Amino acid sequence: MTDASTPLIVGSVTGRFDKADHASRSDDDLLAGLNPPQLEAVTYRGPALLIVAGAGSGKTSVLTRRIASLLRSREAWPSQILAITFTNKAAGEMRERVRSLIGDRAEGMWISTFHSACVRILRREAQQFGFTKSFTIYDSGDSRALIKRLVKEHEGDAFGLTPAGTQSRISKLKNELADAESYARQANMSDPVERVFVEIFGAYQRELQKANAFDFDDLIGQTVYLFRAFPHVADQYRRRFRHILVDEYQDTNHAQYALIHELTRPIGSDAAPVASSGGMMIFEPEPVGEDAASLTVVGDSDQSIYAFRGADIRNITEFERDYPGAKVVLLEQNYRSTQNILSAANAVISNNFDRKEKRLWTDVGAGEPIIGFTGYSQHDEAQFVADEIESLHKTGVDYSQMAVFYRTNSQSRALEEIFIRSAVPYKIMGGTKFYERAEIKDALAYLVAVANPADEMALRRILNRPRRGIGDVTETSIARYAADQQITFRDALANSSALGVGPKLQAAIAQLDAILAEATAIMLPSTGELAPPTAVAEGLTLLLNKSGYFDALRRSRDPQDEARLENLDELVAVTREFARNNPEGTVIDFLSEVALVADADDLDDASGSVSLMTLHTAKGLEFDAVFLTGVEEDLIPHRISANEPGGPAEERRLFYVGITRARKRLYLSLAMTRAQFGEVTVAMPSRFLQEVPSELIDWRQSPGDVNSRGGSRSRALNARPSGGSDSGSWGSKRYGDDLAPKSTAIDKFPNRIPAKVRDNGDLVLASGDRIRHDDFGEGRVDAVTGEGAKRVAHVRFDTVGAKKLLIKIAPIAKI
DNA sequence: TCAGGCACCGTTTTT
DNA sequence: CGGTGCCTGA
Repeated sequence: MTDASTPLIVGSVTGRFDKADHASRSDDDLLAGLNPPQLEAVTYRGPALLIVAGAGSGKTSVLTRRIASLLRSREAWPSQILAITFTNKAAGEMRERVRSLIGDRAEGMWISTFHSACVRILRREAQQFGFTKSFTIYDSGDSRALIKRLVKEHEGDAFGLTPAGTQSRISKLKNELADAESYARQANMSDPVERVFVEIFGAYQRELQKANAFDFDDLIGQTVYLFRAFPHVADQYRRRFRHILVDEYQDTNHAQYALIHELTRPIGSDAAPVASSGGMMIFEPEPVGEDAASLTVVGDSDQSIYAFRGADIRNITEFERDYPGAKVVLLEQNYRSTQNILSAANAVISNNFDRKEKRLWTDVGAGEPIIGFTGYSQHDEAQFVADEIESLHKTGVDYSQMAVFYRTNSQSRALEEIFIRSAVPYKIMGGTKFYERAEIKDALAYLVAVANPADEMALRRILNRPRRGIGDVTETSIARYAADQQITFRDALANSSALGVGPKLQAAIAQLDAILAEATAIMLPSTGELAPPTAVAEGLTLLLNKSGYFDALRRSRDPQDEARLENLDELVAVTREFARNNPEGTVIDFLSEVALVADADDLDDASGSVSLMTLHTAKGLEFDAVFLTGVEEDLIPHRISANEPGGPAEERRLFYVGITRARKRLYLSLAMTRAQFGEVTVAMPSRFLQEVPSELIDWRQSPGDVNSRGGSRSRALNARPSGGSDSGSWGSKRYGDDLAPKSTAIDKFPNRIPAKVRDNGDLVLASGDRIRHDDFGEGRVDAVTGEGAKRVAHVRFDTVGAKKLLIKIAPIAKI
């Protein structure tokens, strides 16, 4: 569909781009099948381009074709392209798709996450500012452990500072590019809590530096610092990357924004007035000079779901201000979902005010209705999901084309139990992570101890793993000796006889020192020779064998230790795999890779099974059938979000992301009761349910059925109030910042869900009992199932037939 | 030093 | 409920 009237080339800025015209001719296959806005997004050439890409609008396709077209027309060498994605998986996919478009010419591009790209830059430049190229990366677990120690040392708990709270505050500040000093300058330092916090923040940063380590936030922040402090270094990268493309731009935080900003400055523009006021870096919007790299960003502010982690939606909403003259292309046609699904999505998201109007549409037709289901308990809900999956499977839908989403990881358990029982093959994405398991962290700590001897945390971790009899006391004497002698903790181990500990301990320490040295010889041979590709695998095996780690697990009679051994075997397998893929990869490269992978990366293994994941993990994926479970108040929107500014709106976007993952079928389900930490609580339908136009939902069992108020009109659950204005009122009715009192939303259910739930206490029913129901009249109990608050009576009513009732809350009485 | 028992606690999302 | 941290006794 080549539209001759659509200008292929818009506003080329320099002579360099003139080849694009020639390019467009040879690019027919790249442009085939694109709609006009997509075409423009691929072919526009200019300093800055914002592609507002609604869900399912083909943005990955557009992005990859844009890259391919730049390369094929020789407007850019692969090495001049920097494409940033949010996850490793997305990066891999993009690389693959570009390769399939233009083949090996794709070699040499940087397609990676922010974090990986920064690691690559920092490895090269670290020695410029007090780190070495063998720095290690602290994941959030590592940094939490360090912060925990520091909070304790500074007695932060006496000031109400918790490790978790301190960690998240530090992280937020780093995302704003603040450091301890700049924060201290604008904080209220007469507040003792603030003083202690600043102390801990500062100490944390010194410890990281001492350990030659960066945490996740530092990877970005320190790269920005590097570029600002060393303009000539920044210029090298500005000269190199001529085309910068950023995916999921709505999820960038301030530090990431600043990084992109630094890279897209004109070369040699080191004047860079960096005003720091209260930790916030202020930029004057400056015209992008001719020499600046061209920037393409893709995003959808309706899918911004990481504000809690510092993502700043303004980065995308104010793109045109930041990059004056930027071209904006809007992709609204959806190629993924049916119209029913899109209508639901549009209706829900239109309740967020202060957003740019955008309406997804498709030409594939209405499709199936959305199916709703309300279970008595989360098990009941899970059973429905399992049954439905089975019947879809029978009609030919592959398991791998179905997914179940939930808001919190803990919800996966109930689903899992039922799936196992129902023999539904499933795979949980995310969840407990391989690289966060204790034995894996131990093994990696051994590698870190070799790769980065400055990293004291890693050494302390393995000091007594397996048990060597080295406890707190001994650990402290090693640390003290190191401090006295002004040597590192690692070097102190080599002097075990001087530590003033008993002979047994001396031997244990000397033994540890020896195997670390031996592993170092294998993995990091000194005299310039290259370590063989297998070095990491060999070194790791040696460490685990000679340290006695394997033996300890084998000897153990804890049944879990068998699984731990298997996990370690798998880790060794990972090192082999790494060696195959990176023949020249060092142990340091291996550790970087491992630190930066998320578990979403095993997505490929999901073939043949249903995918279970959180709504956050679901972003960017799509499935034929999607089950969105736990659509309840306090879950989505999550109760914690209620007090956060913009929280409810973000929850709505999360719900929207979930809906828009579905291609053909969407199920919305909830439970009337939900057990959390051992207690059964009564759940209420989410306000978002009511935002979905009622005619789109086909309720198999509505909330009304289950709590038996107005159950006879179940389909009418979210029918509009009679007499009220019709469809027009949906999009325009807005509650302040979504903070409308919960009851308002609930009251709008015509057959209202009681805000105060009736409680029948310990009403005991047995089969054969006669009962009277407020709405259904009299009936006879056939059976009672379930336990405690979840007991369900199966009742045959004289007039309305069989119903299942939750005994605890149904409006019933024994006759 | 360390295993085991017990109390308590917090409960979201993750590169 | 499950994990963590603290305390005890050996």
